[in-house]
Parts: sequence; C-alpha cells; structure tokens
Amino acid sequence: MPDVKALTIGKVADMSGISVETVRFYERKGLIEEPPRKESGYRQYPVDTVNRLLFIRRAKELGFSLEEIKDLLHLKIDPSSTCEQVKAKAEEKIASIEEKVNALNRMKEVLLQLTEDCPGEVGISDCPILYSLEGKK
Amino acid sequence: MPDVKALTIGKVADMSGISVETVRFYERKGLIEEPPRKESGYRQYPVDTVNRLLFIRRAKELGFSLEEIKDLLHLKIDPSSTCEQVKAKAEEKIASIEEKVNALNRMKEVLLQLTEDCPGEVGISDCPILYSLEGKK
DNA sequence: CTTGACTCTGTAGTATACTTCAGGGTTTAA
DNA sequence: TTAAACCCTGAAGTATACTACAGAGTCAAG
Repeated sequence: MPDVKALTIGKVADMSGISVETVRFYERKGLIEEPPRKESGYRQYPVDTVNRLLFIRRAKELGFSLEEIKDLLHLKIDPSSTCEQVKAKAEEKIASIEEKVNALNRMKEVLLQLTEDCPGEVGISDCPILYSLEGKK
Repeated sequence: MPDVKALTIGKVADMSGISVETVRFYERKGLIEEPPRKESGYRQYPVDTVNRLLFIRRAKELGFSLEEIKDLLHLKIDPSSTCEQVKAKAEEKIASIEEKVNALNRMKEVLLQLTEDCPGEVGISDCPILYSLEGKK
C-alpha cells in the first residue's frame, strides 16, 4: 500500500504556490532534498515539503537570495546552530537593505533636482537634464 | 594625413573610465554608433564619443538601465523631441525608485520586528525568526 | 626592425532565478 | 480501455550587464 501522505510534485506545487518547474529547480539547487521515488520515477514528497517551500517563498519576499535561504535552511536543520546566528543573518539583511535604500534615495534626490530645474517646454538642445547627464555642471 | 582628433578604443575607454570590452559591448547594444575604421579595421572615435560614454555612466549611476539609456540617447539626438519627454522619463524613474524603496522598507520592517522578538540565546528550534518564516503566526 | 602594447572578431562564460521544450512514460477518471 | 492530465530528464532559452578568452593582425617607440 502506498504512503497516503505522499504528495506528487504537482500537489506540493499547488499547495505552496510555486510552479512544478521551480520545485525541481530548487531541488537541483539544493534548497529542498531529493524525495524518494515510486518505481515509475515519480517524486513522492512528504507533506512537510510544502512548509519548506512556503518558508522559501516568505524568505524570498523578505529579500533573501536563494543562496541566503539555503544558509538559513541549513541553520534551521542543524541542531547545533543558534537563534543568534539566524538573528545575525537577519541583521545583515537589514543592513544591506538600508544600503540599497540609501543608494536609491541618493539617485532620487539627483533626479528630483534635475526635474525641478526643467522648465518642460524647452527644446531638446537646452534640456537641463540631458545637459547634466553630459557632465556639464 | 590621419585625423588628429580620432581616438582609439583604448583612449576613449581610459578617458571615460569604461573598459574596452564594455565599449565594444555598448556598440553591439546600439548605445554608441559604429565609428569609422582605419584600413586595419581599428575603430576611430570622434572625441565626442567620450562625452557619450560619460553620459551613459552617469545615467547608469542614476539607476537607468541600458535600454532606458538608449531611449534617452535617442531623445537626445532627435531634434523633434522635447525636454518634456526627457522629464517624463526622469519622473517615471523617480516613481519606480520610490516603489523599490517602499518595498525594501516593508521588508526591513518585518525583519526588524523579527529580530526584536528574538531573544538571541534560544536554541534553534525555538527561534522566532524561523518560526515566522515557517508561516506560523 | 623588433618587440611589447594594442586592436580585431567571434564565441563563451558569469551571476541570478527561473521558464520552456522535446520526446518520452504514467496515472486516473469516465 | 482510452484519453486527458500528469510526470520524467536533460538541455536550452530568457533577461541584465558585462567579462574573458583564443588566435590573429597592427602600431609605435627605441
């Protein structure tokens, strides 16, 4: 008798909101374990795989890369790792988000200044935005 | 007699701070025109190419993609385009930067909340960050 | 005239995160 | 039983922005 709890790849994909192709891709990348197979070769997932996929989704939404998520998952699985280590990863991520935000805000400031200087109805040859991009201050 | 003003690719690369390979790459991408060649096949750039490359660099620093920069350059060259059109591109860019900043700030808020909830010295199985990533609220 | 620095083309590799496809075999519901 | 729906592998394609060759020719200084 087959394991009633085993799910096909299509099922875990639906349940997690991740496509079948992407689930296989995550397996290749080592984000999820290779599941047992039926004689036919079909993957048979334990239900818990859905949680793992949801974990990956949420972490992605928080801006973690697949590599970082892999680290997080390894910490999660390794009983000798500590909450402190996870917290450190989160704090690193916060710092890198802050850096990105600062860089974007600097860009925005420059662009805002340029658009403010732009009267709008001027011919292209006098456009202050292009003028500035040309490096003429 | 050769054009005294013609520059080799190495010269424009040095003067603009962009690598030789990248200059050729920009040519393939249509960001700079194909320059005339010597009989040997060597590219001969007019000095103005340096300004164009600097323009590209600056626009990149402001977060424009190569495609967007190409648009900007076409506007710049086309005498029928207006300053208004350039301004519109800049404003689009500002809006997209704001969106990114907002998304990043939302991520940061969630991460901050998670790290605040984390006592630090707890075993991995009780880590509130991982707990939350698992989707258990 | 030689030699080292420079240039040429075309192709392939890098990183991230997938998606698509060909050409099969398997399951399941009617 | 049969046809739709699903699954398999392995390779290639997508987008962005380059970088790195290989193998050959060219240029400029001493």
